[in-house]
Amino acid sequence: MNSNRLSASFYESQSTLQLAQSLLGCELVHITADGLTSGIIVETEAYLRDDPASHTYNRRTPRVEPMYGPPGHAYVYHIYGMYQCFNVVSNESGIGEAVLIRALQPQSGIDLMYDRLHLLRQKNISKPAPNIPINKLCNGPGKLVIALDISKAENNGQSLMSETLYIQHNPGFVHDGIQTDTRIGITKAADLPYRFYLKNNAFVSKISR
DNA sequence: AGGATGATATTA
DNA sequence: AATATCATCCTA
Repeated sequence: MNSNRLSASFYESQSTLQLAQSLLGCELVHITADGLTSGIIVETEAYLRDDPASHTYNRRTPRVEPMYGPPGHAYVYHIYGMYQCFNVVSNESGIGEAVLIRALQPQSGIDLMYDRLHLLRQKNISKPAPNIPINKLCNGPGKLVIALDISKAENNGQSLMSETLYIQHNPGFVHDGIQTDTRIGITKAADLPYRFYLKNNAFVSKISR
């Protein structure tokens, strides 16, 4: 059943920039006590060791230690006080690089994803939760983490070859190819073409041009 | 365009 | 100890 799961060699055998592209079309799966949720990865960004926008640029602090660990593991970090982002650690141990997962096309456990996002919104605002179109369910790194119930507390540093959090090939998923673009939400090295997403895919967080 | 919100890094 | 900086999301 899990013969499609990405193996250690998949994560080890390619550069971060390559991995950021080859993860597109693969399916990220998280199994919790509530059930299984998953989505096709449709948008990624690469963060490299000599990259001013990377958390590892000229530093090796406790927060980013997972990025220096072995590839095929999770790096989850807090951002803007209220959100978290999920990364796939890449390159070999001792080299701090990773791929940020920016958007998913929901696949399994969609009702559960809606429950999680609605729950969070109702806690933050007093108004009734607005209807969320499915293409806006996981169209951003903070949102997909909520939808799949990934957290720094539970998943930071966790192996992606584990039983509950992994990425698998989805041979049935076809797409129109890969678009390269600049990364989103950064000020340093903003011109580097390290963002990748599936062409004509409605689940991408932001399209340009 | 601006606000929510707090962990993390940097500076001192 | 104090300050600056966010790999975001939402409402308007």
